[in-house]
Order: sequence, then C-alpha cells, then structure tokens
Amino acid sequence: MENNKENKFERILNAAIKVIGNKGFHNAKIKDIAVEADVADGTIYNYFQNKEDILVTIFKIKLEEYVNNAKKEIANIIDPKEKLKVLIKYHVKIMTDNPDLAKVLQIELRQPHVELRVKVRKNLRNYFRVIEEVIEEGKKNNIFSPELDVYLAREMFFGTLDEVISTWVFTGMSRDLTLYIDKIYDMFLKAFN
Amino acid sequence: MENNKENKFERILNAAIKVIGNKGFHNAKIKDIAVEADVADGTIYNYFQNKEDILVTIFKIKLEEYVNNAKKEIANIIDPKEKLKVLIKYHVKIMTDNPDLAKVLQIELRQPHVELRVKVRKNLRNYFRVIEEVIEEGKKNNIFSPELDVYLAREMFFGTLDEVISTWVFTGMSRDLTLYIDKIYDMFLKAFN
Amino acid sequence: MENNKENKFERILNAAIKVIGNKGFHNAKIKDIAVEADVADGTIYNYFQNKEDILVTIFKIKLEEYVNNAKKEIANIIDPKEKLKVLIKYHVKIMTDNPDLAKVLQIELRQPHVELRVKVRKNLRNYFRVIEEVIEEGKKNNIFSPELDVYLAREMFFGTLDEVISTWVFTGMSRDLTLYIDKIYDMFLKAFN
Amino acid sequence: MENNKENKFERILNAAIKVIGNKGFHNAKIKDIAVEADVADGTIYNYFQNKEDILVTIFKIKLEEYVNNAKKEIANIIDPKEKLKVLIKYHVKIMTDNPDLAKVLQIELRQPHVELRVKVRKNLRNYFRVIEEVIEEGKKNNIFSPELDVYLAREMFFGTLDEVISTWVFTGMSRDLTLYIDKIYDMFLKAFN
DNA sequence: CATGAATGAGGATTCATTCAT
DNA sequence: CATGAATGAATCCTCATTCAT
Repeated sequence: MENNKENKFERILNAAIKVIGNKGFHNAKIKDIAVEADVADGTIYNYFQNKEDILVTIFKIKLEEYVNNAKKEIANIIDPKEKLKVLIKYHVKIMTDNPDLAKVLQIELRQPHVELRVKVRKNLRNYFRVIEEVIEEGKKNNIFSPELDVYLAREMFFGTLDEVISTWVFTGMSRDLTLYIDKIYDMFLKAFN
Repeated sequence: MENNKENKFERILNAAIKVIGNKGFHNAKIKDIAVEADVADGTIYNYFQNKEDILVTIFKIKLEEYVNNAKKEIANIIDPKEKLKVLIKYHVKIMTDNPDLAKVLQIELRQPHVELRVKVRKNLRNYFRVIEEVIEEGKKNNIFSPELDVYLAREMFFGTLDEVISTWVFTGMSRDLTLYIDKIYDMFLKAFN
Repeated sequence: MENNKENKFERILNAAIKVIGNKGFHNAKIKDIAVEADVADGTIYNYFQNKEDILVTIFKIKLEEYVNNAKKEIANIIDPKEKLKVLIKYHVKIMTDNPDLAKVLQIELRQPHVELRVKVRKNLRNYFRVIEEVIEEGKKNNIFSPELDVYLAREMFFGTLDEVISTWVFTGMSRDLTLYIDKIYDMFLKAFN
Repeated sequence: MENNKENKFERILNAAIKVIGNKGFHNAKIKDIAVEADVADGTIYNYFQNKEDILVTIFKIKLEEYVNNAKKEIANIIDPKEKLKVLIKYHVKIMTDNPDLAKVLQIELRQPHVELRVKVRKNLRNYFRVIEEVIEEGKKNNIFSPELDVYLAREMFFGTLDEVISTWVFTGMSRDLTLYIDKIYDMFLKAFN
C-alpha cells in the first residue's frame, strides 16, 4: 500500500519528466502525463497541487538526489583535481543516462516566470556550492591558482558542461560524451591554474 | 516623433523583445505586445505570420545584426587573442546593453518545440562559426595548443559567457560584468593553451 | 461520548445542514460534509443515495419533525388566534435556534432544478396545510373575515415570516426576533379581519 | 456599430436571464447562454468579467430599471394608498411579464455565497426604500397606523408579494395573478391600519 | 460497515487568429 | 494598411461517486 502510493508518485513524476522533457512544460498536457503514468487525470492532483508543482517537484527531488549522490561520489577522494574529474564524469553520466531529465533541467531552468524560477533555482544552488567547495579546496592546496575567482570558475565549470549537454541534447543525443571528459578536464585544469 | 517615425515593424519587434524577455514566449500575449507597440492586435499579423514567427524573426534579425557587428569589431585585429578579448567584450556589452534581448536569447534558445528550436538555433550557428574561426586561427598561429578541440573550446567560450550572463540576468542585473572580462579572458587563454 | 453515540446518520445529516447552510448546496462539497461529520467520504454513501438525497432528506426529516411539533404545540389550544400566535412563535423559535437549518430551508427552497424542487417543496405542503387549517377554522368561527382568501392569507403568513427570517439570516442574525412577534401577530390579525 | 455593441450586450444579458431563470445559476452553462444569445462562448467575456459578473449585472441593471420605473409609476400619485396599489400592480406585472427574470430574482436572491449576496442585495435595497417611503408617508398622513412598524410592514409587503410570485413561478405560472391584486391590497390596508 | 485513493466527465476561461469595416 | 470585436478550440482542474481493502 505504502509502496503502491510511493509507486504512483514516482510513476507520475517520471512520466512528467518524460513528457515535459520531450514537449516542454507548456506543451505538456496533464492528460499526456496521466496517460504516460497510466493513471487518471485527477489522480495527478492527489499527488501534486497543480501543474507547476510537478515541475518544481522534479527539480526539488531530482536535484536533491543529484547533489547527494555527487557528494557521495567525491566523499572519499582527497585530491581536489580528482574530485573535479569525478564531478564532470558524474554530471555527464547522469545527464546522458537520463536524457529526458537532462532536457527538463536544460529547458525549464530558464523559465522567466519569476516565482517559478526562484523555486527552481534554489535547488540548483546546492550543486553550485559543491562545485565551489572543491574549487576552494584546490585553491587552499595550491593546486589551483590563488588568484582564481571561485565564482567565475564555477560559472565556467557549470556553463561549459551545461552547454555541452545542451548541444548534445539538441542535436539528437547521438555523440558519446564520455569521450570528451578528459579533454574538458584538461581545459578546466589549465584554466584554473 | 522620432518614435512615431520608427516603422511599425521595428516597433513591434522591439515590443516583442521587451514582453517576451520579461514574460517568456508562452506567457507573452499578442495583446501585450500590441499594447507595448501601441498598435492593434491585428496589425501584428500584417508584419508577422504568427506568434512563432515573431520569435524566429527576433533571432534572425538580432543575431544577424550581432554576428555582422561582431565580425566588424574583429575585422581589423590581427592577434587571435585580441580578437577573443573583443568578442568577450562585445558579447558582454550587447547583452548588458539589451537585457530584454539577453533574456529572450537566454530563455528561448532552449525551446523544447523541435521545429521552432531548429529555426532558432540555425541563426546561432553563424556566431559559433565566428568563434570557431578565431580559435582555429589561434591554433594555426601556435597561440593556442595544437591539440585544442575547437568544438569544445567554443562550447566553453559560449557556455561560460552564456552562464555568466544568465546568472547576471536572473539575479537582477545589478553587478557590473565588465569587471569580469579580464578574468574570463585570462581563464580562456589558459584553457586554450 | 454523547456525540460519538449519536448515530452516523444524524451526524452526517447535521453536518450537511451546517455546511449546506453556510455554503449553499452547490458549493458544499461532499468532502466538507464528511470532514464536518468526521467520517470518510465514502461513508456518506452508505447512508444517502447521493448528494441530492442529502438535501431532500434534510427537508423530509426536518420539516416532518417541524410539522409534527407545530401540530403538538397547537393541539390543546382552542382559539384560532392563539394558535396563529403560537405558530408564529414556534416558526421564529425554530429558525433562530437553528440558523443553519434556517439557511438551508431559506436558500434551497428555491431550487431551480425542477425535479429536486418538487421533492423539496412537497414536504413544505404539510406545513402550509397546518397554517391553512388554522385560518379556515378562524373563518368558520367568525374570528377572521368570511371573505378572507385562505390561500392568500397563508401566503402572507408564510411569506412575511420567511422574509423576516431571511433578512435576519442575511444580516448577521444579530437582532432579537422575538421582539417582533407581537407586532407581526397584530398585523396578521388585522389583515385577516 | 455603437448600436450593435449595445445590442450584443443586451442579447447576452437577456439570454442569461432566460437560461439562468430556467436552469439556475449553477446549472446554466456559459455555452447555453452563448447559444441562446447566438454568440461564441468567448464573446461573452468581451462583455462580462466572468460568469458571476453576468448574474450581478442582471441584478444591477434590471433592478435599477425596475426601481426607476416604479418611482415613475407613483410619481404623480398623491394618495399613499393608491401608491401602494400601483406598486403591487407593478410588481406583479413586471414579474408575470418577465417570468424568466422573476425566476432569476426569486432563486438567486438567496445565494449563500457571501460576496455575491452582498452585491445582489445592495441593488434590492433601493426597492425597499421606495416601499418604505410610501409607508412612511401613509403614517404621516394618518392613513396608516402611527404605531405601524415601517420595517415590518415592508417585510410583509415584499415577503407576501415575493411568496405569491414564487408560488406562481414554481407551480407553472398558470394562474392569473392580477385577480389577486385587489385582495392583497385590501389585506395590506387592513394590516397597516 | 468504514475507508479514502482513484476515477474521468464536465466546464469556465484564455488567447491566437480572422476579417468586416 | 489599421483596427479590435468575434471566434471557438483547447486545457487545467474540480469533485461526486465507486470500490478494493
């Protein structure tokens, strides 16, 4: 029972990721999501307040999950450079493993709707913090330049990966992005030095 | 007067940039644009095929303008490094001078609607080509590493700037971005080396 | 305890009177009534056929009760005038003691839904009959004018009381209506003479 | 043009009176009103803010009209008794001439929805004032008892007529109500004496 | 009998687009 | 060309009712 309910929540959430990822928020109809989740339209409203709440929840749940796992991935690593590489790998892996989620994050991150963006962006900040902490650490250990601007470095880190994923998503997701990881890593290392 | 002489096409286009920039494409109503342009709803359809065409035209006209001017800016410069710096400056200048346009480009670049996105991205490619040519040139002149992946370098260039602008736009456009130009430039130089 | 022993049928019925009285039939949700009665939504359907049936039952049960008690009140009175006064008193007392019920009767008596109204009005006729019998009796005893139109007299009796209660209900139920009883009684006596 | 617009507003208003009168506010669908008025659904929203606004406007326009005409009817009459009779006649005439409007007034006057009722009741007060002024005048001229409670007299006047109309409406509108006018008038005269 | 999650039909409202003036 | 009233398709959400547990 508990399980079943959990199940339905996740089913709707994943259906929403798929549908919103493919059609975009505004073109994703509640009916589409309901059909994809194999529930009635009304059932969605037993789990979400309204359509917007679905989007916000996707960001909340999925980014939380992402950040927690990213933290775990680098937890036992000492070298900040190695941490950076793992973060790149993880970013690319998650996005290429979940292209629909990638699309939702790519696309709907840029909502102009103020309230919505605030809610959505809030969840992203935790990820930014993880990146910045690694960069800070690298600075302290003299691995990165003491003059490196942490904020800009993080923008470069996220911006570059985001753009690479974005291009990948918007060109049919055919390329194998793992091939670029080492090159991206090298560029970051040099840039941060 | 000056304002009245400005032809209607431009008035509508600029009104659309303002409204779409602030509300996003889907929340921008034709009526909003008409009011902003001080024309009747129907008049818009004498200049544009439909709502989508307005967005496509913004990208077409404004990116064309942008690319042409960017080309001019670097036309008389010989040093690829200097060209890179000018491109950064120009990118930042245009976006901070036209925040509404910046928002439209930022936001609607990630159109989920496939056909629309294809039309919109098409115009961006010319800008990408300009960047890539500068990088290529730098490689040839041994200013950038011969092993530099041009595609990735361009992704880093555009992705980083895009992210910096995006953060600026979405945090209230208060910061003075020109202060970052030199730092960003230095990071690119190192990364491309 | 006392409250818990009160059987569910009555709990639901009274909850319905409260909720429908405050929100009106169409704005009263089954869930509201269920919450007020402290039962599950589905439980209501073990005691009532459907939402409409609740309203019909309120009229049936409460008006039956009302008419029976009204009859008892005047059973041992001989003077038709005195009976009239008691009926006025009783009408005012019941309605002011049960403002939620008063609201339901006031409001839903005017159901536009034909079938529903027929069912609802049917129960009112017994009350009309009681009033008319007292007036008839008064005519026979030469206490009221032999030319008095019984139907109109009853309309005046009920219409006036209904309007007085209605105004009272819709102006916040602050006034003390018992102060008006004698005056209303006097006006009826004169009108019926 | 002006005329045409005026026309459409009235067409929708009258269609709404007809449909709401027959089905009640909650069962009257916007589509029903649109079909009856021979306009598109959306057109209604060019003239009214929303569904509720239609109802409120009916009360506002029609009661204003009613009160103005009622005032005119009694403007040249000196005898308060005669004024009372004319008011009765006029009330009955308007309601029997416009049974759909009568139903709307009868039925929707008792909405429990607080905000709605406030708006609706506000328009009724002007009619109450007219009645009360006539009764006041009758008291001053010693035609009605100096002890007559004006408020109660007005409640009786309106309540009785309202109930008579209500019964007429709810029993198929077959009876000829003009036959009752003299009798009602006589009862009021006696009651107010 | 009691529960409350699931259902899905139904409807008010929005808004891009048209076209008569 | 300009207008803006009219259109009507499209969709989010509500809520009475059911039924498996």
